Amino acid sequence: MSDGKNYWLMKSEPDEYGWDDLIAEDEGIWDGVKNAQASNNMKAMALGDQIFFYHSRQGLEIVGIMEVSATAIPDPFDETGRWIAVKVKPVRKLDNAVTLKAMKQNPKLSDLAIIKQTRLSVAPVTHDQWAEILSMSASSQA
DNA sequence: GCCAACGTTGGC
DNA sequence: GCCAACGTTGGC
Repeated sequence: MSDGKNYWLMKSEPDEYGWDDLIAEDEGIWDGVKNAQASNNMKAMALGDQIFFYHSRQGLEIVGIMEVSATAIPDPFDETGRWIAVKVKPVRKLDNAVTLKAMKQNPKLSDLAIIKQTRLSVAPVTHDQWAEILSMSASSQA
């Protein structure tokens, strides 16, 4: 309906499935999400929506951008039929990964869902937050 | 329908 | 590896 894209952030432990794994596959399926809130966020995704790929547990940083290539498909590993998955394709790696630490220090990102609710693995990102994080990734911030 | 117990996630 | 936060489960 709306012509504007929506923005999201999804977490994965790089040990389990990291950015390099997505690159290797070229298209990845984002399954195994068994949390009502995260699942609802995935259901709200539209084709072409942009997603930050965040490495949790290890790295603790946004490493790249991907986009939705298939929406709300049944999770192939879920026997209950309750949960859905989406497919994603890599768009590009960020010039500089944006760390959780840096995001926490940025007052413009104080409302970021992953800061307020640590354990939410699929979270919406506002347009302003998206633009702010992109600008952080463009400036060298070691 | 409530709430204690338990399991999982993820930052530190 | 630890523990806090939070979701889910199950007994009542």
